[in-house]
Amino acid sequence: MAEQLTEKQQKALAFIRAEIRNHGRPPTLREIGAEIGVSSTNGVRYLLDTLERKGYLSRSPMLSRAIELTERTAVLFPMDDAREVPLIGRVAAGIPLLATENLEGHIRVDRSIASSDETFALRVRGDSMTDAGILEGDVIFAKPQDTANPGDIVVALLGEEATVKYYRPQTDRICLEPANRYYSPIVVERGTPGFRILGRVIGLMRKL
Amino acid sequence: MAEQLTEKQQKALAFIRAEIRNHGRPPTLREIGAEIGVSSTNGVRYLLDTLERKGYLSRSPMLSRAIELTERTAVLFPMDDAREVPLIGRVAAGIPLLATENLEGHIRVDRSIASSDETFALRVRGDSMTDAGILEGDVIFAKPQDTANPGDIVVALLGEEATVKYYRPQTDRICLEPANRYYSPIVVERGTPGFRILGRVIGLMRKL
DNA sequence: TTTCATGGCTGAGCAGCTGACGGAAAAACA
DNA sequence: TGTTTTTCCGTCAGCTGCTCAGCCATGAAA
Repeated sequence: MAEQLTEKQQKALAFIRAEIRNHGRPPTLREIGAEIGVSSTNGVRYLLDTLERKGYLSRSPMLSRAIELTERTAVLFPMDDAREVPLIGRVAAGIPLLATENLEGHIRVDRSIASSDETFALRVRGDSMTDAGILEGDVIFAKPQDTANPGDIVVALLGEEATVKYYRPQTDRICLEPANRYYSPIVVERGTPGFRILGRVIGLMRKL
Repeated sequence: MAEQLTEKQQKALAFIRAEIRNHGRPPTLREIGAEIGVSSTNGVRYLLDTLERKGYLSRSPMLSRAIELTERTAVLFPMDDAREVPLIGRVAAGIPLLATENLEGHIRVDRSIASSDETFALRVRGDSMTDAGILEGDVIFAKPQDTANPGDIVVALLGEEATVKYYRPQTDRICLEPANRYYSPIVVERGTPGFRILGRVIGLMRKL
């Protein structure tokens, strides 16, 4: 599609990128306005809305300097494309997934693998997914979401254990199916306390 | 000189750095506090003052998220712990493996995976190694070497085709064994022209 | 022992920064 | 001419850094 960018839009993108590079932080609306010659924050806001709609950046509402450039901008202005992903160790019940207590470390991977902002990593225990090419000791990357499509491989929390399985929802219960003929599916009633989908598996890394 | 940093100070620095890398913007005082367990913004402020005095970062007053990390921090947390690995496309005979003609692109991975300097990456074609958890489309990482230990998974060049198999050397010939009962081993006489071990597989990455 | 200073922190409140938005006007376009 | 796009101005609410007044533990000084 490659939508056209106006001169102001290009200037704004270039400025945002330069600020991130030079100061490690995106500019505010007023800083952008001063740079590109727009005196109203609403003018800048409108401009950024347009850029967001065209897919050149994404923003988080009600946060200062919450502008993130997207892949598309990276093509225009190439940047470092590695991402740092938290590696979850053991999952402790009642503690948020990404709390320090659960963190084993960080791992850097290409953005093409860890596409989402909040991607997390988990070391696989057990051999219940070997037929899907997921072996014990592998590190899987998951995108946080509390639901999934049938057939997705998901990370699910069962009590204090996180488990990786195929997601097979049924009308009143959920079937977590292993990829190993020696294991049986885990069937959980919907609404079972302590059961939760943590995320969908989007990638994998193995060290031999 | 390397002044001592308390645990909280290290956590704060690591968090700030991770936020800058992953979101392109430094965190606010309250975000830092929530992460490292300091409930008062003044506590965080005090902590940052100390870090600034020790030279690990610099700040601009009265601006949001105005934290910049200094060289010294870069030493503590090396920014370049990711490695850029060449992704080989098709292997053309007679051309060095890493020549531009063979290159499909670059991919960034953690040093823990791509341990060697010369690590290269290859996209897997075919399903001959599925029982070893290596599926079609996976990217494997290999360390260049022209020999290997029995049982290693290797990348071997057979004419113009690169193939991934178990390495089973025998007295006067070499057996390349697939991990899939529907395939037969490839047996090659030692010294066959056009046959060469390109490297040993040391890691793998999959995008789902 | 007591006293004092210091470092590290809490909690509350304030002021300035920052983004969101409505209304109007200018500019561009059909 | 009417319509859409873009900008300005002003205002507001929420985010964010800063200040002030303490608390507590540690350690040195009296």
